[in-house]
Amino acid sequence: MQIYNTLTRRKEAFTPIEPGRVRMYVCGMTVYDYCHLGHARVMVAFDVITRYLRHRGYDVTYVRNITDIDDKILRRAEENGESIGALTERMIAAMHEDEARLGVLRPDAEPRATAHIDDILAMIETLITKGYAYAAENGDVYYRVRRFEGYGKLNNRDLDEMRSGARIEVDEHKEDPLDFVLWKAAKPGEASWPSPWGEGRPGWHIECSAMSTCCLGETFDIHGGGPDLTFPHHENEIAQSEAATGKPYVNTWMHAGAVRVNQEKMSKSLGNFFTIREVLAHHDPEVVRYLLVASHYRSPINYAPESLSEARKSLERFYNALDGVEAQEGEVDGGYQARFGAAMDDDFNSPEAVSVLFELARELNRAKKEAPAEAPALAFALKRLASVLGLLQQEPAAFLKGGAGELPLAEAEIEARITARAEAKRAKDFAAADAIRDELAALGIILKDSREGTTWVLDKGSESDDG
RNA sequence: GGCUGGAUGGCAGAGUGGUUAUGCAGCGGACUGCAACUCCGUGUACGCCGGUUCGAUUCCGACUCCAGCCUCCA
Repeated sequence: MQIYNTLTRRKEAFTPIEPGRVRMYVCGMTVYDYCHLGHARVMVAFDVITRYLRHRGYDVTYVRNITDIDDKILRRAEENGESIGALTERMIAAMHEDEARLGVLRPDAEPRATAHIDDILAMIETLITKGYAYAAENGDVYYRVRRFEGYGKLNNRDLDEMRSGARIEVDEHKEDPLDFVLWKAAKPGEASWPSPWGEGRPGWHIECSAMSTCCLGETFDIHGGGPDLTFPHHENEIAQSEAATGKPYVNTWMHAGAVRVNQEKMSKSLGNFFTIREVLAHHDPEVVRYLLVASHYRSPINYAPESLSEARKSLERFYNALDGVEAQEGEVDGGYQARFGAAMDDDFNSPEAVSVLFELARELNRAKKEAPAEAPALAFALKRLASVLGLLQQEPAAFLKGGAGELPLAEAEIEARITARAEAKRAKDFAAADAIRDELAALGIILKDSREGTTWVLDKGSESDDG
């Protein structure tokens, strides 16, 4: 298996430290607001990665942290007039709800920064003892960036060039403008924890070093995150952890691609983001998940409402194939599983894996007509491989009928029209039959005739609301 | 300015030194009372300029453009 490593900027053969076991840490959310599509991308990407690694037989320990203390949280809680705890609990619950709807399995552990203050303090003390950090007289503790030899290795960055090029805020307490804060002195009234350097709170980067080490050990296999974390966050984590332990921090660094809107990165600061819940108010969660999985995790995706209706149509193809077949394990030729595995083995190439699924769906459609005996096994294989991507686990009819609620017509009423139409057809009154069909079609209800009778689906493919 | 990626058919999106990606849309045919679903067939796509090569979309170099990071952001 090969994985693209941001650290070396190429695909490398993946060998876990401990055979058969994968330890993975992913930077999670700062919980001061609802998750947006960018967060969804990271959640889904590492969910697929975890599922595939497990499918491949690895025992995976997946840790994703929660940042529940930082400046933005402080500010937002104050704006809302609620406590920090109330705000973060609310947002954590919302995040869990969002990811569950997207079919994202929960990580094995979700450590919170505020629950690891002791580990954080211990690591800062180690860094001070080893000369990699210093306490300033204002109560802040800073990391001495120039002291760490490998600084910049993840981003291929040269310290002196950064210095000349960067817009650096003046901070007279720092020895060097590049130094970053490990511990931040609290202003009066701010949430804080006691420390040898006075009341304060952890800097952003140190929590990940402390929690990953504490959950996964000093060196672990995979560290992931969003595309905007490579610098400075992950660079600083490396500096902190490797200075503190004297050991390599992480073997493989993985970063997801950005979600864009109009070719610009979707981000909080640009304000051009769609929250997950906004989008899910108008679209089946699986459609959103499909959109994310149908492109490679490292490629940028441009989010546009039209891409959702396209994703919906692609899924309809799968569910149409699965519809009316009782999946049952059995022999399947064609090497689908091998090709699916080969695609995923190559840096988790899910789009290629999806293309194998489409070929399997075509085979299934063919079998339904020409070799019905083979259909159950094909359907089973399709569902099983799709489950590795977290797709196609719904009842076909449920998906095709558009999910619960929001039907333009009561189900019983639809059935009554279908019966009326069948009678008209039997009487060869095709004009009347077609009138019923057209009437339903105008409501977005599409009829499908087959030898077994008539079924219906909801036409959502042409929907173009921008939720 | 420095550092990373990227540029593929109407759209989305993989991939490969010579041979079909895949999906959506289109076109022709089959099925159907007509449709929907489905099946079969169908499209001289690889930013630009050089180089290497028997042969490059695929490798190398220049160029153009796009995006990201260099400040909080997944």
